[in-house]
Amino acid sequence: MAATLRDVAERAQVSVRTVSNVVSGYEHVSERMRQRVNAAIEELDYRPNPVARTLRTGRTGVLALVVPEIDVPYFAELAREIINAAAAVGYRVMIDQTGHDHEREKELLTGADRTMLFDGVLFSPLVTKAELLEMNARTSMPLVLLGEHEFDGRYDHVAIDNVRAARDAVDHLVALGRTRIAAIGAQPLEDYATPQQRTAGYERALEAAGLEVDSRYLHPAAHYRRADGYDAASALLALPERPDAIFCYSDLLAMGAMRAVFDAGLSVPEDVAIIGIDDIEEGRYSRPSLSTVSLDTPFIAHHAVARIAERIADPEAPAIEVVAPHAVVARESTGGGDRALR
Amino acid sequence: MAATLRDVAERAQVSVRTVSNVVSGYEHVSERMRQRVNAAIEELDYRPNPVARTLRTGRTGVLALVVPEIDVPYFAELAREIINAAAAVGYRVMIDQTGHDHEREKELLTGADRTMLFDGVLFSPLVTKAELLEMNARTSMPLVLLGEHEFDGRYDHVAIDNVRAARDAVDHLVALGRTRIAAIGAQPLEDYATPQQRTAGYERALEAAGLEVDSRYLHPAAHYRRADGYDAASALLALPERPDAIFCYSDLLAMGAMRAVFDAGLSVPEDVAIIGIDDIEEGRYSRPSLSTVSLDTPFIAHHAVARIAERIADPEAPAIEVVAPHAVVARESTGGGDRALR
DNA sequence: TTGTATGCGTTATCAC
DNA sequence: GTGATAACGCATACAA
Repeated sequence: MAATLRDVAERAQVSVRTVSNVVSGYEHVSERMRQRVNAAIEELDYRPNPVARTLRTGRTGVLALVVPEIDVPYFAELAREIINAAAAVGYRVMIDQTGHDHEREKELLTGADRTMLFDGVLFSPLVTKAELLEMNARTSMPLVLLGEHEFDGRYDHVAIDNVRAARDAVDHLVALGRTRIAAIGAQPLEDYATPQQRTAGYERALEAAGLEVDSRYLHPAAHYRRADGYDAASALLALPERPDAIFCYSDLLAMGAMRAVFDAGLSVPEDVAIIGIDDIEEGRYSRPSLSTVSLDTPFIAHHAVARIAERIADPEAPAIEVVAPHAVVARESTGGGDRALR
Repeated sequence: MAATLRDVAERAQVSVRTVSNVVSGYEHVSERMRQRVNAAIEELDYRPNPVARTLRTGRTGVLALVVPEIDVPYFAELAREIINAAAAVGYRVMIDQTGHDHEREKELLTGADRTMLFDGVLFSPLVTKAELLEMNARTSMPLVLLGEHEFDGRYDHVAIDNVRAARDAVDHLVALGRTRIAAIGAQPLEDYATPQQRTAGYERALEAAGLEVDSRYLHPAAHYRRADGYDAASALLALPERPDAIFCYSDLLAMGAMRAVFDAGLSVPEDVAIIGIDDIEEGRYSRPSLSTVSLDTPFIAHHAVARIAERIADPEAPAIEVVAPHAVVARESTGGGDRALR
């Protein structure tokens, strides 16, 4: 049986109060007491029970990271960084997958899920704005949004400037001399902020270049996985006027799109230049290597954790928006000189 | 403030005992009581506090999944399936990364980590056998091993037959007529079971084919990431007698190896055939698509969760070994006729 | 500085 | 079948 505070107290001939003080690093403890207590702790191999501590303090030391699917490389890379950043400040991370399920997202946010065993949630949402507002009203769970950027100061969030990132990506294609530039990743529902913003950036770039916005070139994608990119690109290539460049709203879409181009007997970047967003490692080793917009995931993770920690400490503090830097990385898929590993 | 059992009890004019019975689905409760209690629960929007429940019952409903790095695609895909399989039986999953750090692994297993807030751990280890035995002696934490397969009935584990899988992969290369077959992924430390077994399978396949085992063709890899595969393959290609095939101990190594072959001005599979192990989605879309040994990850996840659930229920039950099926999938990287998406 | 006593919200043990 | 109450292990208000 595991030793408790009382066992240690008995063993050290002191009160539980003193043991508790030592364990939690309370300052005003005499050196003799501390020694005696530590000895007893050592002998009994005592470890504080975190559950009891939580029941008492109301804090679990656990954060929830909510993503659609953990095996999407960008989310996996984000999770990696977030777990590390959280560990650095004493938090553990529980990962929840929503699987693109709105109901599941709602459950998680309202606590309808009935297992509120975390102090705060880092949420990479698909959900609509209206729903989110409504949900937050019902619960006081500290919340930081990732990858969304249009909540008018109501929530903490960490994200890149999506409009600008999309615009930069398309500008890059324009600079290559491409004129029939398609996009993959638009979403039908207008409340999805991220795709909306990327579409806006895409359109602005075209307009600035004096290119016409052709709705047939704006192809939706239900999810952002390889298969979606493959199907979308296949459809685009079958158009009477085939595009000579494709901007994909995620690197994973781009990987699928590249494969579709090859399977159509065409080549990248000669026939079709391709650029994505995310800068997942896969794109640095693919053939051709994938041009993309790099996101500085460690920055995002660091600030996400810092935000949630402050939000937990002070629920009333004003919301903060953190804009993460991004940068176009030109690789082979747009004819860039950069080799895979540079 | 959140409502508690007592609040509900007062509201419904019954004892907390009765409310508890209703909440936990106890059978012997009269219909009238149940209705009254449920009404009160509804009105107060009561939700059981999982922390208090845990303190009382000693069960958290949380499993730990310990992997080296969550952004390695195979682990991400495994995590996805395990989270889903665990959710299906009422468990949540906390992910811990060891980052190839032995000390961290030990902490996690001994609970030196001081946060024993899970009921059991699913462990994908790097650690040596001896250490593992020692650690298990100090703690009674239910444990199921993933991907290891040489612990002589002492632990539950779920894994493929590594020797056989490696042998099958190399047999496939042999059947192609390749004679200078290299391998990437051997580990210097002899206690790492998985690489040891894969090397054994590799050597057996060569011997069976009457090919000599050349130690220069057996290339180590510190980790199993793309960069390691890239470096190892580059070294192999610089050999006086360049290999005409490479068996990689993971798909990720293979992705790096393929890129190295291209950067050396050679082609896959014409100059060098390549096969991996894992069957990650990335390999189905790469160019060429990657031949591999497929692992049935959902099977592994399902059985891993089933094992840990039984182990938690009965710590004394005899350990069970589950051997997951595997199958060679021939794709383009070994000249297979299979297209990417088949 | 240290000891004593209470309560966090639940489940389980006893009675009835 | 239901009610009163102790206990899970810890942190802290209050006393000393």
